[in-house]
Amino acid sequence: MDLDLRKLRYFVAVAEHRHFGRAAEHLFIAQPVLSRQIRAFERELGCALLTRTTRSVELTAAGRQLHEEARRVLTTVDAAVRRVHEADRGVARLAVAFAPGLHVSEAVRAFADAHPGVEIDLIPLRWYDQHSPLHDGRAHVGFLRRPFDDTGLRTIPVGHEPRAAILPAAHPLAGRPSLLSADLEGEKLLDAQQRRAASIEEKLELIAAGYGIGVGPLSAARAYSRPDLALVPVTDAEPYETCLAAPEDNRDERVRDFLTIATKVLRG
Amino acid sequence: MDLDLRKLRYFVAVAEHRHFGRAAEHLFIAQPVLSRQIRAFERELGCALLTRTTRSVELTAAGRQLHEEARRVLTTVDAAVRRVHEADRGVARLAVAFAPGLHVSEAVRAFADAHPGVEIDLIPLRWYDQHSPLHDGRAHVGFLRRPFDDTGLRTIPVGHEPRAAILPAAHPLAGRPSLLSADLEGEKLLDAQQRRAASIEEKLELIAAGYGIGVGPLSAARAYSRPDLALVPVTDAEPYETCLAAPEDNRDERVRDFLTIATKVLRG
DNA sequence: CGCGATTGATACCCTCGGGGTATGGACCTC
DNA sequence: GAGGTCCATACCCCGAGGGTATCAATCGCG
Repeated sequence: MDLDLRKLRYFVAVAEHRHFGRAAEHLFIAQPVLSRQIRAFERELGCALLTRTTRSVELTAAGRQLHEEARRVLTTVDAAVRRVHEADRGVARLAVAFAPGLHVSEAVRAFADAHPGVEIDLIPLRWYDQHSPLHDGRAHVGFLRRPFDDTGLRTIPVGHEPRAAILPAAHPLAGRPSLLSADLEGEKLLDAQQRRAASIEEKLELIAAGYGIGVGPLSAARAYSRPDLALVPVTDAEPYETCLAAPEDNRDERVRDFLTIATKVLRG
Repeated sequence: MDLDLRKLRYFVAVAEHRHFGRAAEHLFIAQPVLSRQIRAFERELGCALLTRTTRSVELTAAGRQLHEEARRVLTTVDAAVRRVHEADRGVARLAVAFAPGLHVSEAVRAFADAHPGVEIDLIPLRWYDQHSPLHDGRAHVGFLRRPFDDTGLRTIPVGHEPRAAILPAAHPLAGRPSLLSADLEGEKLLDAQQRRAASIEEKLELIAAGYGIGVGPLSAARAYSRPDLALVPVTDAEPYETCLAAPEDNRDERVRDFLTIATKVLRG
């Protein structure tokens, strides 16, 4: 059931040489061993990867896919090992996630100045996936916009952001500098939460095509803006609250320091 | 040298149970085997992962890092295997990369309508990393903005995009609806290519802080826009050329069809 | 303080899988 | 059809992974 990385490297060699003999030579093993390992690999995966004749070796569809995946897998693994060694040598690391449209660079820079030894990973979040990277450990700390699932998270509110209507450029209200909620009465609102599978791009397409209008945080909407859409702030709508978040059981010094520094920077 | 995924899963079990006996039970192996495997793993990696006493098991810094990396590695591997199986069952896949600010959703939707069985992966590109995903196979096709390294790529020009000056909001030219190159005489230009390591966010910080101005494609600059920056089109500057690109040796039907459909959509 | 319980480490054995060499069998070239 | 090329098969060996039995260290408790 477990993918074997050695066999994966073997497969990559064969896929790239399209020749068992030369691939084996390149891997410093004997050719029959390679043949056997590749067969075993195909058996483990449950599908054929290569079509072999005595005169040629070609990739099947699954083989081509695996060849592409291999690159991703092997670079991921190598990066993982490298980061573990760094951690062992004392290099600290902090993964900061941020929602689209929110800017963390100033806070990150302030933190980096105070902690020159800490490597920062910036993780841009998607519209509908604000909480999972914090919950599953991909990020140590996040800069998010409510609402999101904050169970198990410690959150620190740092600001507010106005709502904006997202309209087709040809919409009668598109030219207005600002709107009131009442102006949007009777408009068809495409609910952001309606279909989580749908991408934000798709929703914007629908708006541009005239199927309805959207409402969202101004900065985030601007990050995805396009010439055929207009953004108009809705002045009397409840603003979005932005906040810093981290797992609440986290007593990591880096995280604590980042939260205090970022809170100062983002509120100031 | 090769990370062993079996040992990695073993390690994850111990890291999460903080207990060899229960972890072993959970893995359906005997406890002494687990102890030995973890020791071997530490020896292979060349660093300690756990601090054990007879009464407790704790993670070292390297161990905590590996625990985080493990999630990434294992999900990457599982996704890879799943996609290979899909490919084997005949599910085709097309990875479409696009530069920041360029919109592919319309073309992707047109292609998806014509090829309902093809799964589309959208790969957003970074400012300074436009070519590598096409060259290393992470993407089958790309929607890019010149200049980029097109060696080995077949490219199809599909449009042009005006240059825009990126100015601090307080800059005297910030209020103008458009500019001529001559207006920017004497301004300090922060060259986009100067430091590839520097993130675009950092460059925008520098501009906002008044260290100089930038010039970039209008749509891309807008995608990163912020309240303290102004974007003003430079009307007489050479526009950026946008084009579709794919490895030139690629005779894949999906890629060919995507290129023809996308060319039609993007030019129309 | 001494005894049992708990828990990770060690010792020792067995099996299986990855590595090797020798060789077969298919297919192309001439 | 003879020879060369190339992948597959047959067979052997050794080391790594798995198991059981047991030790050693620590904690709890009377």
